[in-house]
Amino acid sequence: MVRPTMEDVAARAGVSRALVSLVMRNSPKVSDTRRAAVLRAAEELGYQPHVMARSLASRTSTVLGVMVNDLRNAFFADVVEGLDAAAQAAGFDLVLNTGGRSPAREGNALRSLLSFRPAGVILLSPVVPASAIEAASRQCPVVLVSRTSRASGVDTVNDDGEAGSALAVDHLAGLGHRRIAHLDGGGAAGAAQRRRGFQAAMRRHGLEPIVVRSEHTDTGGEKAVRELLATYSRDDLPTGLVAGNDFNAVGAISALEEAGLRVPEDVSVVGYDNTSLAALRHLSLTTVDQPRTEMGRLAFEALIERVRGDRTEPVRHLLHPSLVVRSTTTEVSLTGGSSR
Amino acid sequence: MVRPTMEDVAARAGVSRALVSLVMRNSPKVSDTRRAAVLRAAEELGYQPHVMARSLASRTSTVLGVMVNDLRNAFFADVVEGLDAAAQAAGFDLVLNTGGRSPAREGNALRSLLSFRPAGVILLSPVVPASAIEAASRQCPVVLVSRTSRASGVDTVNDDGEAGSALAVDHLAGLGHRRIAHLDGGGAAGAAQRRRGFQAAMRRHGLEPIVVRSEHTDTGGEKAVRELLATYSRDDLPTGLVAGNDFNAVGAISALEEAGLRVPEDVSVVGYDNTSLAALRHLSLTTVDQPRTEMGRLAFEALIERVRGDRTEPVRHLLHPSLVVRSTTTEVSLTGGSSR
DNA sequence: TCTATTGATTAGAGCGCTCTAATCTTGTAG
DNA sequence: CTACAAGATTAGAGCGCTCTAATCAATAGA
Repeated sequence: MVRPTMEDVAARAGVSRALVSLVMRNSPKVSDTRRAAVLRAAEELGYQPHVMARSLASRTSTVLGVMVNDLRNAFFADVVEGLDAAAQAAGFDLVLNTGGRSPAREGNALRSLLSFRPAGVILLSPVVPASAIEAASRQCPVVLVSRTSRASGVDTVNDDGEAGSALAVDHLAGLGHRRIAHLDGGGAAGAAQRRRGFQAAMRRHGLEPIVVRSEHTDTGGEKAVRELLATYSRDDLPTGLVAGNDFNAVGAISALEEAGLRVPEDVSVVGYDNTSLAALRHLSLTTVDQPRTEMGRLAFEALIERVRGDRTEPVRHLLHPSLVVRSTTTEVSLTGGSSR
Repeated sequence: MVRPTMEDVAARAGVSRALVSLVMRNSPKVSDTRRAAVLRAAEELGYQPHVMARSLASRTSTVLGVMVNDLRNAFFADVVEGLDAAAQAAGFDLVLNTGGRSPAREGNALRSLLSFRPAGVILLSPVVPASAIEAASRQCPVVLVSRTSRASGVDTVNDDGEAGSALAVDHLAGLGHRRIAHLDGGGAAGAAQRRRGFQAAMRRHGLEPIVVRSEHTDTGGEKAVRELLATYSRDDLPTGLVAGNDFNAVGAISALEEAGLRVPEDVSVVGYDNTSLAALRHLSLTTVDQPRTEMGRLAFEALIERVRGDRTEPVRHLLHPSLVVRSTTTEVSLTGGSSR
């Protein structure tokens, strides 16, 4: 378990430790002969530079701290994948943490990341107070994903939830729907934006926005639809539904079918997030897709720009979602009492 | 961005660096007066020990290298969550990597992890050659999740895929099913075990195992069912299906319903993995659940035992799955031509 | 009063590397 | 043949910490 050091390589190659160091950082100012000798010695010993020692000596870090709100959430997993790909390509390593969705635990997790003296820190939808984020940004560049900030040392990468809802509304309105309801995600991350986007888009189309309070779960979707069914007569029932997310949409569809309504013939449903669920042929859910991997990449790039000192102004990425049209939306039917 | 060092704290508290070091590691041999003074100084300066410097000086590491085959896979995300929880509780940090499902990239990722001189390395379903794993195990303890190994320096944590399939078969057989088919996952990780377990369990029940080649996707499930429908007459059609995984099961259900068969009245279907999909009320899929978070915890424990030197013998954890009975399985119907 | 003894504190070397400045080689021009 | 640049190599300090061994202070025992 004891690994060779630079000194060992130097001895075996018959050169100084400093020369080995130069070779390892592939400096151009090393003769080909020596370089080959050092490389051979390193190979034979199975030598690999010690990242931590290197980091300490050079006063630079190749570590990026990443705190994830919840890895189980496919959204974050995708962002981390994007992050990882970009980081690996640039020679950075990720130290990853979970905050357990509690501010206290996130505080510990963040502290833990900072104790690595990372080149920067990326927080995915953190729930820690803004003050903690600002404090962190005084130690190293910070990038927030799925959370906003006004701090000048903090960059942000968000998906445009308002635009996403608008996309859904535009799609349904374009199909002739006039009565469209939104199943609101309540306090879930991003839900407020989606609601605002829905309302604005509806007004833009000259339509009255209907908002039903729900949550980002399938049972929430069921309940919300039952509420709609109880509130509206069959003829007045919304013909289009913009769900808070895909799970919510699935629940809504269940409740609709249970009530004898067909999707999309009677009611069109749009989800949000484009999870693996939505792609299932069984469901084939029309949904809003955010460029998740891209968000990870952008978060990395923003960080690197700060690390390299290329930029000191904060950057606020707002990524445009796109609509994935599948089989749960269709033109409003004339028999369904659409235009009255 | 320049952070205080131990020296700064020592100066401010009017003590030596060594004393600060003792306080930071909360050694008992420090007087209460000094301890308080040091702690106050540290607090005021916002001092936090530098993990890398500490690691270098103490010749110990609190870093665990984790290589994930694919974070998008909820299975691995869950394992990592379990790992993270255990690691955080014990004061370890995770350096996380993705291998991109390619041996070459995994090799790089692994090398990258090892360059941290981690306390140990945990590989989730790696595809690198066994030789690479053994080489790694010569540098630090290695734990494999969802992959086996014969190397003595390597511990493994696996779910018992054979037992899982057996659970599904037992369940269906107990409900009176005699004709049961397995939709095989082909070359997917763990698929071979699930198939073997299915076959063995069927024979144990005195039943003839039917295996249809498929894959772990919903379209795969659809195709497999269509194949079954083409092969068997309505009366001879299997009444029970053990799918390769949940996605596969969903596809199978789609195809069955498309063919006018009801689930579970005409055909019972069991999934595998207990993904969020299966829990959806809309689907309510009976499925096999592995203790994923637990697997992460066990992987951590195995590693720590080696790190502490408590154990040198390899350990092979084989975790027992459990069956989650929901609504896609029921007693075989008499009208369906079950017993002829 | 002097010496153990115990507990608290500190000096200083060293972890494995990088980096600056100094030194050693060449090759070339005068 | 000397001088000097330019390139190649190395010595040595230092990154922020830990750890051993030494020092210091205070108390107790003789």
